[in-house]
Amino acid sequence: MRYADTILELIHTGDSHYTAEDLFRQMKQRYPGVALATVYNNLNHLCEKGKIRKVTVEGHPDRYDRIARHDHLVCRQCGDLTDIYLEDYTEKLQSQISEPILSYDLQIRYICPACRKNKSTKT
Amino acid sequence: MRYADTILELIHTGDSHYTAEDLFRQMKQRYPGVALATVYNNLNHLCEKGKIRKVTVEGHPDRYDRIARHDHLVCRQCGDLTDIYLEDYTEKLQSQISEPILSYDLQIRYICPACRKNKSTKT
DNA sequence: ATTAAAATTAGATTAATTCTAATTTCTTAG
DNA sequence: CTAAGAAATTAGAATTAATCTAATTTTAAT
Repeated sequence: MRYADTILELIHTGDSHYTAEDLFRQMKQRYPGVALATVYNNLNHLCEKGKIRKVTVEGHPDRYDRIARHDHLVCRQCGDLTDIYLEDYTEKLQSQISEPILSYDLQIRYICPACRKNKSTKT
Repeated sequence: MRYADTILELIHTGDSHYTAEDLFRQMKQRYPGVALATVYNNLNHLCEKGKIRKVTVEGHPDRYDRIARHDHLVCRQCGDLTDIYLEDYTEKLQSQISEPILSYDLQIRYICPACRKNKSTKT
């Protein structure tokens, strides 16, 4: 996995929430020969190893995020993702659920400031 | 929207969480001429009107669900969805967020009983 | 230096969904 | 009732994201 570290670094240092395509574009600047499939391979690998996580939002390609616990504000208009740091509800949830919880994914829907201004629909 | 009511009914009376394909199959039994595109059209229409909601889980086709507030247990192995009725956190979340919240989507990852038994991966 | 294993590449393939254009059905005014 | 326009449906093409495949390259180990 020649590129895994660079990809990991991009996800951690960037303003995050990149798609595979985004990362591919960034990778090509440093490694012009790199293939999209390789980016996907590396991303899947990193996910499996628990080094990053995939964020799936309805109607949008998957984005990749650092693992540190946090939640997301998702714009209903444009799909934009913003990090939000809420308390960890794991315990509270676990106490209400008999099966053991692995983790949870909390997406809070809102209209982002940009879309609120535009009042039009970007995409 | 000749079929909207039937589709709505299927989503409400079934054991829920059907994909567009699932619903298409069910619809064809009653209306053999119906087209998949029509099912999608109706589903999108119903979503826009807020009569149903779409549930997106990583690596799986979208499923359609009734609107009544509830959360989901999602099996990490097989992607199976189970309803879970937790308290409504909207207020609690809103108090921590300056922007107005529209709604939220809480997916709790776990291993479903079936997968726990099998210890193998279905898909 | 040889071999095997792992990673990468390019391109084909798949799967889900949307789009398009033609057709059908529905609605309403006359 | 019937013509005209609007809305919904159909069939199939198109799109998009992601995976898969097979060949090639790189890496690591002996």
